[in-house]
Amino acid sequence: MKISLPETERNRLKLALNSRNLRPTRQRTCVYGVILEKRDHPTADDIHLRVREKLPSISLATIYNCLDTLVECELVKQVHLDRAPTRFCPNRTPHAHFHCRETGQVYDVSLNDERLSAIEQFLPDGFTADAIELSFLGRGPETNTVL
Amino acid sequence: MKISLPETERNRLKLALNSRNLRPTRQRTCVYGVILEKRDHPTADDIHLRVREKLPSISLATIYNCLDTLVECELVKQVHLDRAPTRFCPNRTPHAHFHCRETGQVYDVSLNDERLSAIEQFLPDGFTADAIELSFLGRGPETNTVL
DNA sequence: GACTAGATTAGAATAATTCCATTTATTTCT
DNA sequence: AGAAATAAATGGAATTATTCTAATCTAGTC
Repeated sequence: MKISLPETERNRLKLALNSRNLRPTRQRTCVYGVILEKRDHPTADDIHLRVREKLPSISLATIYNCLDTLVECELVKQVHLDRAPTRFCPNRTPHAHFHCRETGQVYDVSLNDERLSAIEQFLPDGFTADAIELSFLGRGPETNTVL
Repeated sequence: MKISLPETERNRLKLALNSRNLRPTRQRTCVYGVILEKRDHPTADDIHLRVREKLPSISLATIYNCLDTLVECELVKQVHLDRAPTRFCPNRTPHAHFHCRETGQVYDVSLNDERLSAIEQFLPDGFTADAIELSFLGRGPETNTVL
């Protein structure tokens, strides 16, 4: 069975896992592949459906396990919006999320170093952050209809 | 039965509700009071427990209803951290949240206008945000033990 | 090729949130 | 004030997300 995952990505995965003494199993590889394929913000359930086309017997518990591993390896990010199921995102570069009220679409908003360090400076002395989650709720460009 | 809620706050609630044609019911008042009393970041369940001391028969569904109303009225904010139950926060001033990995504590990080508009400028043209959620994950000042 | 720690599995369990049909409370109208 | 109309609360069931568990499997090692 083919689990399409380009060499570069496969290597990135392998390295990240190895450095943590974790194994590049079929399931992990496949979950990672599926997330990279379609660059949206799927839920664990969405991912389960997609992965099952390739590994029909994979369980949702494994999807959660794999995702947790990928998050630990910093290959995937979690996105928490509203009271909705967690979404996952393969964009490893620092970025924020924009959630459109109208369409439900989630967009990435890129954050360069300058922006990141600006945000970090909001923290009072004594606090050190190793993760920043920034999200916007509003209306995206698609909703700008002429009134 | 006494539902302690200072005049100012009671008025704020009344005004906010009236302007939306909603009613200041006992339940809404009490939920709001309880959230203001202890300025932490309780879950719906926490709030349910606290409110029940005053209105013993109130149901969790009503707690959710009241909270949704308060959020709509912008008297309360929702906080979404990890894959954890939504927390609610009575701090109406713009602020971010810091979540300590060690203690689980949630701290408010204040955001003045300058900071807010700096963040808003991250958005590309065509996007307009009416809500911003920013949260940090890391270690708070309490965890700075001598090594 | 056997060993061993680490992963996966299915399904059950738990927990958060929503839904629904009924009852209760509040406002409005007379 | 009382009746009708509307809004909100209620309890419990339903749904959904996530975690747990115990048994089975597998990758990497010797």
